[in-house]
Amino acid sequence: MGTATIRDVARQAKVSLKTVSRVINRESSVREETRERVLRAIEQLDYRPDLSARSLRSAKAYAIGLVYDNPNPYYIIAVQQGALAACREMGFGLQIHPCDSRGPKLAEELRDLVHRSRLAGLVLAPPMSERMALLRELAAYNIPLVRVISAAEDPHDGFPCVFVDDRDAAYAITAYLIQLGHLRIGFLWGGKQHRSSPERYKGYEKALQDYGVPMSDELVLEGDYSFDDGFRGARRLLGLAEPPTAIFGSNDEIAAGVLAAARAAGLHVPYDLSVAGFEDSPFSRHSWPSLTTSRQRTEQIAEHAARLLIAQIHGGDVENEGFSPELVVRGSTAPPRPKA
Amino acid sequence: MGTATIRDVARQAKVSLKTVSRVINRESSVREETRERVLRAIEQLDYRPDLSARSLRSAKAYAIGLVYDNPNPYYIIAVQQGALAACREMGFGLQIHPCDSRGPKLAEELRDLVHRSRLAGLVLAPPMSERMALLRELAAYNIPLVRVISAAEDPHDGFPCVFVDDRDAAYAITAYLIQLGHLRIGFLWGGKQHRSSPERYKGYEKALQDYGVPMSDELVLEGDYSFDDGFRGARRLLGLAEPPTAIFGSNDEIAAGVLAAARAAGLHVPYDLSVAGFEDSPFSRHSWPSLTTSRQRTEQIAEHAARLLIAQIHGGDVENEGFSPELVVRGSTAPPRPKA
DNA sequence: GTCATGACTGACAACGTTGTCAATTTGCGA
DNA sequence: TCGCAAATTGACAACGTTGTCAGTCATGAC
Repeated sequence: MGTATIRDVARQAKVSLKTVSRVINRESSVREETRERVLRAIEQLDYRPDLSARSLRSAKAYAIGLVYDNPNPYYIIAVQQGALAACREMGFGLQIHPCDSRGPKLAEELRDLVHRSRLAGLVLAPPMSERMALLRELAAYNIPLVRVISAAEDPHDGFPCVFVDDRDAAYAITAYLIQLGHLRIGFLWGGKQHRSSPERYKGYEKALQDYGVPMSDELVLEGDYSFDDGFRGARRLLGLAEPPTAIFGSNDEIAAGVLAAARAAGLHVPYDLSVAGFEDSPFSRHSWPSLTTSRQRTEQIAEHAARLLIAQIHGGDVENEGFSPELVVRGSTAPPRPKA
Repeated sequence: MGTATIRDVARQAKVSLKTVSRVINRESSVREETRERVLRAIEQLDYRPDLSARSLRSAKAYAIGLVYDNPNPYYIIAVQQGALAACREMGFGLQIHPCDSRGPKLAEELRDLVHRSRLAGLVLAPPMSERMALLRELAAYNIPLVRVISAAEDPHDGFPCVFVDDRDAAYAITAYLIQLGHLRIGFLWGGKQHRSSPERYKGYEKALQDYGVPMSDELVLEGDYSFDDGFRGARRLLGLAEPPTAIFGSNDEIAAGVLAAARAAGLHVPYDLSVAGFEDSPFSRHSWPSLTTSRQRTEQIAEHAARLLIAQIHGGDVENEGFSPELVVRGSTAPPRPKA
């Protein structure tokens, strides 16, 4: 039993190897009757083409790589699911490759990966997707790639991408807080090495300007997309002489840290303090109160990126595409308590 | 440029293809001097063996599959990281395969996966790892596998495994709650289709018996390892005429739901209600208060499973091995408030 | 009836590697 | 120095697939 090969199919269908190959690859110029006979034989023998042999022989490869360095499991799982969906549909395999974005020889590492595993190309998640030097090196190695990046618009920098308008989304969240009546809104930065981080800050800044809300340096703190940074940052903000009435964390984990700090300080969210996150991870639904946040559609974005990559490999014309996050209002935000 | 092949190396080192192959595969009987010459050539040309060609030619494969159906991102990411660590060390690739554990043709699906991608074997996470029918089918297909399962001891059922003593760990948590002074301890089940679930219940039950704490059916509710089940279950338990003073959720997500329900009911954790989880996911550290739980060492378990699988493929003798979780005490548990 | 045309099919080589087996070299005792 | 086993090396086929190119077969125009 074991595993039928194309040879067995050919024998069973009484045709040549090549004809079977043609049927499998949907090439034209196979008579309908022959095609059916071959398909029947494939069915009977439960034949599946061997991906190794296939990619060895044809220049083409039948798997792509997914490269990331991101400590957020919710984000990664969503990206994997999306990429896998696209791969399954197109008959591709997916090779995951978590890595260190600061590794000195990342380009070589990725080239070896592509070469050894015969990958057709790479999907790069942030922050790898934002390091131009890396992108140029990979391009020099002729490795097809598609990036997921944070940008308000198509960057037109020659590298295909799926871009997410973090700035606009952060603007929406900030504007929403302002409309609730908040005038002192704290902002906790995400990681410096992620482009999404300054983008989100810019959205925050612009909303304050547009609505004429005074900016204040003491309300803005750096961090690194982590729970602990959210906790520490919130503690500092809440210790100010004039503390904020709302805090906008650059992602849900930071916001979770803010929630914890607020509780530790005996504050009641949302009445004493409004908290907003960013990402719509399951965490934002499961925290108490649940988090007002920005829905990213990570899974669709990743699926689209993988699809784009495969299309590019097939030689199709590739159009960059943008996704707009969407404001999700939950229980962690409310109008500020009127001053006693 | 592109990619050097073994042929280029052979030419450069002035030896035959086969000799290069021998050096790469660390076979004996290559003269030291020759070996060095070949290694130098490999270095100069930056040669990497092509995994497709390699696994096509040799019966052996150079990648393993990781099969799971688990909605918990923290768990999955930890499993992936562990398996990847083992794979990288042994020069293997890792193919991830999320799937539907209730799919009717799972065995065929996995066989196709193994065949098409030329996998050397599979690591099965729960609940797939616990379905004997599936295991037997895969064995009939001659697919090497290693399971991660919940069991107090080596099951000796013929399938290699890494087993985790959930029962003992649940016993430890329950005993700890009893020692704090709790006499009415609620228990929220995990998913029926996971073996870990009854195991955890048995640990809970045994501790109550050993300490002579009366059992009460109304304190035990079914669920499915989800936040929502924790929330609903806790609401029901707290609505009892004589509510529990502590609730043990079968995993951290359930416990998070309990925390939310307690807060919604105006209860102060841990003083009005103690809550314990299971798993030590990052969530248990980030919730407020942080969760008393049981540390699973998921990453090491997965790494060990992958290592076991690779050893098995290499024909080594394989010993099943057990891991004992460890009690982690955090802020969500305290002695019950004395009755007024 | 012949011939050109186009649709369809098949023989064979090749992808980059390892297994088999035979050839060559080396080392060592006599 | 010779002979023989052991160590080392190489030639060649094979893994399962697809690309190239040549061959066969109907079809329709003359």
